[in-house]
Amino acid sequence: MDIGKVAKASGLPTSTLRFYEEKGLIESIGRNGLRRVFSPQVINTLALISLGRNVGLSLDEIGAMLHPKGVHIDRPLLLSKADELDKKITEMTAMRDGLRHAAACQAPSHAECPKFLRLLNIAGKKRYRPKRPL
Amino acid sequence: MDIGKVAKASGLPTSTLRFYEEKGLIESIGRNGLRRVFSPQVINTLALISLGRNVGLSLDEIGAMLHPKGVHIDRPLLLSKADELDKKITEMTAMRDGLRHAAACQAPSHAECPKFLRLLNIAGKKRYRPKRPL
DNA sequence: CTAATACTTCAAGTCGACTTGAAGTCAAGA
DNA sequence: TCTTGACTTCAAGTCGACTTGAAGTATTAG
Repeated sequence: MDIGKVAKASGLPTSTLRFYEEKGLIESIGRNGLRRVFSPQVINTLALISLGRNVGLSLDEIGAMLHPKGVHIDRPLLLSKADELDKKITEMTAMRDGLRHAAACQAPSHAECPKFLRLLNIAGKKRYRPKRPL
Repeated sequence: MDIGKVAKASGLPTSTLRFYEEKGLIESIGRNGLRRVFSPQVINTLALISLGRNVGLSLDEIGAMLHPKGVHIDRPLLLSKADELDKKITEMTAMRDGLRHAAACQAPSHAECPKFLRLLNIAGKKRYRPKRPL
């Protein structure tokens, strides 16, 4: 496939595809004259990259997962990323519930609605105590 | 509280706090000479902002939730953000499971492991059919 | 064969989210 | 009172992730 087909199939602009290739995230399998030739397989990789971006991974992080350094996959890295995602999922769930509450809530400002703050686990974490002059 | 206290309490550098103030995400309640004075309440707002950033919202989006335009909270906006989060949560969950599988999997490349791709819902979405010359 | 169109490279530009640096002010503790 | 360290402003710099533009080339439809 040439780059235009890949662009259509993936929904990404050709500029992005060249950029990803330059970054080493994808590879072309050769050239037809000047033109890059890609394997259809690249579509999967691109879907994977988009998904990764969408869940908040950087291109470098995605790159590290795509082609591990050395012979073996860096399993601890994958597992720690999975754990990070777990944390984010928890936060997102809280945020989602908070937003749904806020949409139904009468408080003037979300940052002042105790239920909202409690949903987000923000309320009363640390109290500020002004230093009283002796 | 002065900006240094807020920085300590929130874990954010003072430069970020000034930046957020300039963007209208937080407010100081006055000045002591030149120095900004913040209400302890700002800590909640900052926690909210950090949470929002962490789940992938832009500062502008967070700002829109923090102080709705007009008199009323933009409930449809909140609900649509909540829906977006739901989608991301689904993707993240898939990605997390995918990563955990990949860490245990023997395939040479994740992008070639059918189970991984299936977990991420990537596999076989569209097949590329090279145009055969007539 | 020819012309259009899709590709090529490379440098520079953009955008969001901050950070850094220079130069100056000021509140507070010794 | 004096000094010092925490603050101030404002402009410019940085970083990741792309996008845009200019200038050129080559595949392919007609």
